[in-house]
Amino acid sequence: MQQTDFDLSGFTPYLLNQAAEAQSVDFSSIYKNRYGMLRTEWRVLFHLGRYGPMSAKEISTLANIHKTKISRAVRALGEKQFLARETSGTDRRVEHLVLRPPGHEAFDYLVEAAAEHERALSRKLGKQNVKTLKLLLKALASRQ
Amino acid sequence: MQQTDFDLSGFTPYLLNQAAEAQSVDFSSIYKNRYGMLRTEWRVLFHLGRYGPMSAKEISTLANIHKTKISRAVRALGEKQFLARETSGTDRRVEHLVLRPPGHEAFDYLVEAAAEHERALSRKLGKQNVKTLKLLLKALASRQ
DNA sequence: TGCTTATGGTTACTTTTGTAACTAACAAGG
DNA sequence: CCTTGTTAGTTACAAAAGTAACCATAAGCA
Repeated sequence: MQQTDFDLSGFTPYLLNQAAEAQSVDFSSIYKNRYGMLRTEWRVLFHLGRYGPMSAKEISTLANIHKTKISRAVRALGEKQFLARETSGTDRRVEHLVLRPPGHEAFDYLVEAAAEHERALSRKLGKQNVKTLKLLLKALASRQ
Repeated sequence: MQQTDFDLSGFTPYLLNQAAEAQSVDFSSIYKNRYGMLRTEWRVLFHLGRYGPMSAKEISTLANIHKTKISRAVRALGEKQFLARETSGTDRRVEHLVLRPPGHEAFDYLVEAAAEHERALSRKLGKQNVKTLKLLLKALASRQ
């Protein structure tokens, strides 16, 4: 690749961003419009729905999200009555986060929407291509 | 894909974000640390270096970036002495943005860094895989 | 010309994110 | 117990991004 020929539209970080943004518009509009949720809120909700009650710290570690972002997302989800916070009996610094019925409903709805999103993607690119794409993305995400 | 089996780590928007973020850390740290630039500033600088002088509106259209983001990036680049603004002779609303020597230097340095970034990526994934990846990302970015 | 509408660009305001400092609780060693 | 060091979580402040309203100029047209 010659310097003078370098084209931003073929630059991987740029392409990744464009693709991520385009995909995000599709999906994030769902949890934004329907539940007024932010991305971190969706991710926190997802972890609680998928893996059951856990602490903010556990989500932070599992999902690799900074604790301040988790803290804000948890508060927001609490205000929406999507989860309850129960102080741990063994360590009073820790709060166990538990989904409440509205949280479960939102989780179910969003997981189905996500699955549909994946099916649409498969129809668009083909099953094999999606598989390849995911493999490559995982390789990129794991920083060596 | 069954709902109860749905795994966020295999969800395409999530994977895209993780990959984009990981790649971004690699490259954005260069223009951030070396020049104190933001992503939009780098993109504006790139367009001026690659395609020559043009107006904010032209960059906005070409790069698909909102005009307020362009406006802020242009001001920042001006403060860094990376570009000059010349009011158009034919339309006094328009300013032609022209790179100044420090801007050219930064452009050259960053384009070379970007090229090296791409080479490293090729070594990591293999040339063919990078090609495939880009094709798929472009398909995703073009919203149908 | 005079009126309306559109365009390039900036500014003001709000929302979101990043960073660092902070509180409260625990843990380990003396 | 007391000191020192950690850890879970929150808060405060600063940086950044999104949105909408706002100038100034230009363009279209009666």
